[in-house]
Amino acid sequence: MTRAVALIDGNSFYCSCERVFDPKLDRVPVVVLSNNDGCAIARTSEAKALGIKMGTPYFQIREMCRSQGVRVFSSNYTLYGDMSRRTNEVYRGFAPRVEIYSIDESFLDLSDVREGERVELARDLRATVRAWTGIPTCVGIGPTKTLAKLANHIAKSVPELGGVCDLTDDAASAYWLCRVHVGEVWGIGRASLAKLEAMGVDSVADLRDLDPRPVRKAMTVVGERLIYELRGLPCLPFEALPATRKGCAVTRSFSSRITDRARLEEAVSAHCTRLGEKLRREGLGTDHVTVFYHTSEHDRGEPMRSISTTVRLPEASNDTLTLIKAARHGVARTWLDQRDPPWRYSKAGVITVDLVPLAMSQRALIGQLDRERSGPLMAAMDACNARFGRGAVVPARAGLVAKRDWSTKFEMRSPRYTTQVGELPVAVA
DNA sequence: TCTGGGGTCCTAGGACCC
DNA sequence: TCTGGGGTCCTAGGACCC
Repeated sequence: MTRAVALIDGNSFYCSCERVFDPKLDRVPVVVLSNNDGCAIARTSEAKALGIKMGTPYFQIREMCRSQGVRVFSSNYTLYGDMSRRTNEVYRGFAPRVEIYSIDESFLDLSDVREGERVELARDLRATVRAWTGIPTCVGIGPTKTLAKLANHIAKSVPELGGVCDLTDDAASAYWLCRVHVGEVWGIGRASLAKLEAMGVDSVADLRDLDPRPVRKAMTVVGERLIYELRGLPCLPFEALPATRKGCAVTRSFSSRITDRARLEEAVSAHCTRLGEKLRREGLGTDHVTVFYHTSEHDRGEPMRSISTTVRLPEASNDTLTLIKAARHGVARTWLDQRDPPWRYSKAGVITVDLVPLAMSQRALIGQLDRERSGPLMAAMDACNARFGRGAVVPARAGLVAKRDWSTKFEMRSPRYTTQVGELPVAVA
């Protein structure tokens, strides 16, 4: 039995999530914005047709959106995350192993499905996901992940295929790889594309047929693997079990510039609060916190100032109060008294790497008392926030996040239809 | 004039992804 | 006025060790 893997993803996923709960959005251009309503990160086909590109700053297209009737939304990650969970539940009914690759993409192991039945299964899967969650999808099938990704791209861009493309079929593979540009291959970015074009590569087939050795020289082992994957030799394993994360970061741009230390400390403390939540949810801890803050590269005429400092903790922890204390120390020891005109900081964040399962890192005795207090306190805080919504209980130093003038903008966010009782959609019968 | 060799660990930076 | 956030992997080069 040959290996076969499918990649299924939601079409314009964030936009589709908005459409599920508002039928008036059907056939209308829809755009979803990044944090702070900064730039466009999801567009329906109607919005793409208007020339709205991925990553376009919103202020550049605001007028056009208004005049063209584009419906614009702030990101609603609570909603999108829940819809993602629902689609994956459907996938699990169709394949013995599912690898969740991103919020809107999953690999399915179809190795046990007979060759002639894969496309039919994929069509059934699409129809079921659509019926049960409302999300439209496309499916690409291939002998390797790279070919499945490519098949998915083809399924999306060639409407006649009905949303499914199967590259485990040799004839289909031979046909399509000559007709797709190499820049569409998963893992080929700007830098690699320039190198490949210099080598005379144009189509995916050109890359597939290249001698792997010089490619390894130019593009490291990553480029070499790509060639084998395109030839149908799997180099990227199927990973049904989610790997434990290696790092964790919480970073945000401010909705307006910050010039005073108290505000910065407040923001950094709020980020630490979130960081602690993420670490505790996964039972991980860290023995250091890196704090950074910087001015904006878009503020022309102002000199750029960028600060980053790492504060060690006496032992690994995921206690919010410990993280806040460390991060504030990081600010304190790097803060420069304001000059005239003042530095206008645009973004700050807290970062940790080398996360450890907390049970493993507990060195006996030292800090034991603090830990005994911190565990129940953090657990109580997490429980309150789970019940009453994030931010219901926060350390005083993190400030009342939602009320701060620097906090993230979400001026056009839709209701969290599926996760907040108070925001359920209302049906009038 | 000649100036070991190999291994590990760490970090910074590049590249890419969604 | 207004330009996202959060990850992963790989390599080169330095420090250090025997």
